[in-house]
Amino acid sequence: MVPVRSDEAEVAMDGECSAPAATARSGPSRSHSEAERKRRQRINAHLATLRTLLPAASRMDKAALLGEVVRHVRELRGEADAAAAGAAVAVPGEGDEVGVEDGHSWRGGERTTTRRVRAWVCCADRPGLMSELGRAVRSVSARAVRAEIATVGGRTRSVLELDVGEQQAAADGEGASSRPALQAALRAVLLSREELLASECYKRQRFSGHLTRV
Amino acid sequence: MVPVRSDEAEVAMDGECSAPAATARSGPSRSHSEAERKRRQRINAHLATLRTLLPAASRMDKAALLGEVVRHVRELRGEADAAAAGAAVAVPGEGDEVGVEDGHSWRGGERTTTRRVRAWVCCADRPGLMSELGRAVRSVSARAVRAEIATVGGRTRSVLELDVGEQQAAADGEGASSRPALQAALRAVLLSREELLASECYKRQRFSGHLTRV
DNA sequence: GAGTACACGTGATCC
DNA sequence: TGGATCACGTGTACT
Repeated sequence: MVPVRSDEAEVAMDGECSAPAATARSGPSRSHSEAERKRRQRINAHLATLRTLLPAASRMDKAALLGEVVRHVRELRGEADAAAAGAAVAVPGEGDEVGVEDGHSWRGGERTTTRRVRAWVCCADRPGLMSELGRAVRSVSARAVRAEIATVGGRTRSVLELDVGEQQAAADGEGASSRPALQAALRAVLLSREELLASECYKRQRFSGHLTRV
Repeated sequence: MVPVRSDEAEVAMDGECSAPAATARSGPSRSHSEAERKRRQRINAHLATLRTLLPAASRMDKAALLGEVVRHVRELRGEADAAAAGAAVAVPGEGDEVGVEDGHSWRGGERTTTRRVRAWVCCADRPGLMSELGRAVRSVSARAVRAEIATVGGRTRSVLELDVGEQQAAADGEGASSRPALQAALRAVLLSREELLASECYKRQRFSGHLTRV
């Protein structure tokens, strides 16, 4: 199956020695083999480059590699877009809440293994909240790819972009996933001392400006 | 064993030359054409998908498309790394500061047009800061691709990932750029009312936890 | 042998 | 006419 990448950059000395079988048949202009070979090796060079760029794409057949590339481009592009969207709604709201949402399964179907999960927590700001969130994330063995935190008027909203493991993403189809566990962990963080320091100092004006187009 | 490529000695047996013995009719198992065709159309499907994904990649030949894909993957991958690094240092510090830093030119050379600029502002939190930052960014006609804001203990740190225009990125080589203008604009935001509301309420404990690994 | 995967040469087609 | 790009079928190698 896997071609183990043995042949590459073989320009080959094209000698005149052997009669090319076609004899006087000069029809297929004898250098379009070469032109085509050159073209192929340009394409394959780029393919090889992509192989080095993608983390786990070595030892994949050509089509799968391209599939992985598509996935990555969508994912990274999605991150950028999601970041913009996330920044737009990152303003902390009045009520406490936690949420977990599967990575957007790309409408064009084709790959639905979404390792990315977006989670958010909105609550009163307090010392130690960061560490608690970090612990919660680690408790479900996820990795924080990005964290966006907005704290204003004593209310804070954290939007976490998480990367659950490969096996976790593959284990469940579409629904389920480790969402409940994650949500529970985050809710625990929120409830741990919800009322404790709703101190007077944190009761401040909140400003109207959205974060859109910052 | 040895892959013995480029042995063009036997291109001979092709076409109608020899009368095909009766059995030869399905020599190359007739479904192999079909299998290969299927493979090709898998690859090309992914290629087409990439074409739709990339902004200006339509009407490009296959090799050039892949080149563009390589470029984009490098670019986006760099963004992701920068995002992680940014999150790690996003904790607001004691002193006010502004900074601007060119997008990292990817070590693997090949493309050095860096439209991406990273800017950060660290100062006391205050209402309206967001809007002022937004105005500053727009004043140098840049676009905020992502914004990460951490506010703790009344101190806030905003890290902005900016996209200066194409022409601006191309206009200057490596240094210069529109950095001074951007830096000046941000500094103006910082100085506008630096002392105004260092109100008693914002003098709170700061917690030690870094954002790393959140 | 069945299956898959690759490089190759070639005919078609469009500047 | 020639250069460039594509899809196709086929030979070959590895599992």
